[in-house]
Amino acid sequence: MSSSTSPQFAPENHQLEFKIGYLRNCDKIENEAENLTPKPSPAPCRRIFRRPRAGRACEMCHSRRVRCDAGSHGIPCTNCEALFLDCSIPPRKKNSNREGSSAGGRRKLAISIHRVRQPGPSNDKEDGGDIDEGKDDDSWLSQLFTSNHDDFASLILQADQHIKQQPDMAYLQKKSSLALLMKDYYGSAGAVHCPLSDDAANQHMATKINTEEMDILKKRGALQLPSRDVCEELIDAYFKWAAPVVSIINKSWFMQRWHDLENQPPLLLMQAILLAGSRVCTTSMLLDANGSLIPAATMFYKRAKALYDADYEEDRVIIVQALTLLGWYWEEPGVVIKNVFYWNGLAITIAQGFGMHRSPSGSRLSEADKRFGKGYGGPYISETVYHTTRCLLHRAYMPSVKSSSELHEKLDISQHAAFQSASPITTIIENLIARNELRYAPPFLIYSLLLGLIIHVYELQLDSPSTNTAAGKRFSICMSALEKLSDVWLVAKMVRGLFEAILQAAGFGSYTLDGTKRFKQIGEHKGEVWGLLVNSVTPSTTIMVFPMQIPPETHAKHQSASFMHHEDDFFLTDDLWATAAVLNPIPETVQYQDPTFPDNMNYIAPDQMIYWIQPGFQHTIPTTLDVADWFDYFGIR
DNA sequence: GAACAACATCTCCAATCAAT
DNA sequence: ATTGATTGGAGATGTTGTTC
Repeated sequence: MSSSTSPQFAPENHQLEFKIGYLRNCDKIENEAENLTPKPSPAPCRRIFRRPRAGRACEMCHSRRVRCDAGSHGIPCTNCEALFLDCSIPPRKKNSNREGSSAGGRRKLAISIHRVRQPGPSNDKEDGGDIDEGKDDDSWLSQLFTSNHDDFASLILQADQHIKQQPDMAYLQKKSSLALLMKDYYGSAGAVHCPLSDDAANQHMATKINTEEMDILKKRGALQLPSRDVCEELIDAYFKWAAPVVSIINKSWFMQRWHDLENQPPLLLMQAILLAGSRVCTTSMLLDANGSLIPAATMFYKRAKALYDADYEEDRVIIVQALTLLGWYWEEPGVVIKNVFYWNGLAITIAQGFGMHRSPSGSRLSEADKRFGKGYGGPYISETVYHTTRCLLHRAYMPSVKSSSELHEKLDISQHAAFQSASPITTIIENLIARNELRYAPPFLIYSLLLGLIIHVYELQLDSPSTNTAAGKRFSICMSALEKLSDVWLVAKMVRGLFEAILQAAGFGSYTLDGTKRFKQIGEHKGEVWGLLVNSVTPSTTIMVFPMQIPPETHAKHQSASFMHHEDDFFLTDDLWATAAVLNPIPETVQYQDPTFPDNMNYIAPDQMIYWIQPGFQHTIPTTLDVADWFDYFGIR
């Protein structure tokens, strides 16, 4: 209405609200007009259009006195969402003082706070009686501050005794008001975590597991474990190969529980460890008919996931540990979202919610939990992760391969940080191959390989034939690693297939995997690139890599590629790096879906999709491992 | 118990101020 | 001049006590 219609108001259906408000007010005016004689001066017109107010405003909107859409939009409201604020709706106060003046509660609150800040005799008219009358509103604040400090301290200390008896704790932000109070009365230690009362701890009935869910878990085999011999082998393999990379479980604690038959380790953690162990062990007991360990890993993954989904485990530390290990599964075709990044992200979120990312020095967590928190800070801190991250960050600012050679010379691409990091990644891979330890590497390594290969292809495209020998060698090493990993990780096989196709189409079709390089420069690429791909990449193969949207022109290219049976085939995901392989069982299928429920889903037709294009940022890494996108990315056309 | 009045509590409009 | 934050206060809504 006026220019002060502030951006803080943005409910999605405010126009509707506006109309309703307008109609309501019109009715009101009409009724008044019918019942009363016309008044010479109607109400100010601005009030006519006042919208109906929301049921409740959140704390922040209330304090800022701005419109809140928590009721229609949900928590967080639009304002809090925009400002990254904690959004919560305070409980409604009861009418406490019906004898008070019409000045209202706000005035009383001001008085109350004034008294808190300036204790002592007051000349206020409401002196005395008001404080006693205010039973549950502002007076609690006054009482809190005016009561005996020793009593309050003893309350806090009693709470602390409670902590030691039961493990339910809440994480407090270091600078939160409650943490400051805890600090004041307890000292420096203990300001980070505080206990939940029995009541609070027992109120999670919604997540309590019931017999029905237990039956489901039983049917899924989630409560079963292999023989102790097999378990022992997998546990040994886990602590030998996986634990050094993801040091999140105290081995002595775990082994003590493992040998204590009366008090076995938590089941969720057991299944997760068996999953991780099955990826890095070589036992013949879990091999399937084809000599693969993947089915066994799938079984442990599904069991652990079922336990997690059913809220079987209540200990958050155990949950975080198990979720981190669930990332050791990265296989199942069709499962696009729940990959290593999903599970690790979930674990990090829960860990942060519990304050594990903070210094544990001020915590009253047990020493073991503190150690865990400390360990969790650096599960993937290794050289590979550093270079992978560096590679990823700097690659985004590299010009397109198709850019002019002048631009490349000007920017001195060869000295680019992404190039400098791709080399060490490959060296690490080479060492792992030499030590025959590649198969024990975490799945993250596949992502490292992907990034390394991207840069190596870049090098091959840019460098002169004399210098691309080294790049070719590095490429061969990465491809060799992918080939070795293909036996363990299906996704490695998919990535390898993709880069083989890219290499062929780019004109670097002949190479060996022994690192001795025999690249044959075919020269300028000519002919139909797509034709090269028919035999090398399954047309119905798509692998998710990034959440970026596909520009329309890329999509158009999809449609022009006549051989592509899956020309409409693309996916969007909210996941950061969704990467699981998607194998379309039938080439004509529009999109992957569970064949058990073929008619269960409706997908938006590609031509109805809305694209969000970021101008000037056309050379983003492709969303999928779809060869067409990647050819475009590398400028192979 | 229903209807009503009184008033406590609340939302949020819009004027004002401060920063850019 | 524009934009965003702050805040006085109008008016809507909820709660409680009273009357019938």
